[in-house]
Amino acid sequence: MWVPVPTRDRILDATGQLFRRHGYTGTGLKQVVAAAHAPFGSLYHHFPGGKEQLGGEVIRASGRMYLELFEMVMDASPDPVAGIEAFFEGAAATLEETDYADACPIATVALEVASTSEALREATAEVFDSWIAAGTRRFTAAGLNEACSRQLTIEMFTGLEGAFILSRATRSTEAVLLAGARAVASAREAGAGGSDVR
Amino acid sequence: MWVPVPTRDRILDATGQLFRRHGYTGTGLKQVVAAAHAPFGSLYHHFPGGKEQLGGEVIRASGRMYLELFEMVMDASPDPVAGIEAFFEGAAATLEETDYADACPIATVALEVASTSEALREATAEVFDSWIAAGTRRFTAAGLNEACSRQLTIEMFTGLEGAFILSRATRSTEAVLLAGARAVASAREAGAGGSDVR
DNA sequence: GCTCTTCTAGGTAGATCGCTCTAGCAGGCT
DNA sequence: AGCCTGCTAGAGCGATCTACCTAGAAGAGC
Repeated sequence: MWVPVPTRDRILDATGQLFRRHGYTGTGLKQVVAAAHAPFGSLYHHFPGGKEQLGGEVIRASGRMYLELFEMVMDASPDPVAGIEAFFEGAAATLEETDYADACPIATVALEVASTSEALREATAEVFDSWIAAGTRRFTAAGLNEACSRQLTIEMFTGLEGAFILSRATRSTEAVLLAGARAVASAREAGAGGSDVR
Repeated sequence: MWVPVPTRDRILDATGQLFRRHGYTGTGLKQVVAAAHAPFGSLYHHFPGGKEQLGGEVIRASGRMYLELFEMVMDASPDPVAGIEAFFEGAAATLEETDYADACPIATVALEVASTSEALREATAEVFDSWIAAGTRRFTAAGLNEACSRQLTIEMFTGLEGAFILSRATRSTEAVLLAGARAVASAREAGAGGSDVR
């Protein structure tokens, strides 16, 4: 049986998928409506601002979904260090399963629009800020001070994003796993881990 | 007085500049010949393989140039740790000077082509491998063992690449500076630094 | 039943895409 | 000179891009 997903949501989902693989400029609106099984007119009905509005909403929606994934993995782990470990391992597994296609949902777009569209650049900045805020919250809750938590979070996400680039290019999870080990070691050193010394 | 730079080199340079800011799909060939002050016919004379051949050569040329920059900075520093510090500081300075446009010369393209063009993906992989090999060489020369050197190098470049994404999106050098501090600390800890303890 | 709003449906415009084509120019060779 | 090669020069091809347009279907409220 078929559940009727609203056209607007189908467009958002399809665009998100296409953005990961082909980026912003590489994704055509024809391609979007084809993937979403939606008529072309509906696109401009739901997103009168055109491609830029669609892009902005997709960036924020994808960012929110990835944030929820992060929170879920962290919630399911006994302590922040174990959570980070699981998060990186999950990322590596996803990379392999999707033939190195699904990594960060907004990284490609973020680099593309950073110097071409101020509105979209702001959307990506907001997403990254929300991730950093969420990570910082986790570490402060584990007893670290604000500055240290923020620093640790930024190091973690920069490591992850950079590792995604190298891993997708070289088709190897080595970089992601190393970045994960690095983040785990830094977090444990800072005192965010369980009391056991490995 | 005008120095006659060969058309082929002008095209390569102009394409490299455009790739940094607009990415692969975002850069049109008309735009390239306009920026290079070259006629359209010359482009297909020098690059009969079209956009993909041009892209491949630009990726490799840009990667080689960035590698040379890395070697230069490292050569100018008393030890690898100081070199890393200078490299990250230089990257942060360049970001600010270019209004957060010039970061990694191939990162945007690497993410764009990772799942769309096998030939170009291989070119980006070769570039990253060359950087990793160069960094590994530096650390082994400083006395570290092979595995440790490679790990340190990958952590450094993943940190740099990821920090570039966050920094360009948020228009702040915070991520790059943090990633630099992280790389410096890791290298010093591993024993690649000068003998002084900061 | 009737109207009004919301959404679907797709045709069409105008610009731009990557690419191919032919013509012409400059300089070294025999 | 005559020829040949390497390169410049740009018009123009079919395809695709984003964006806009009008027409009709679906459903709520009166």
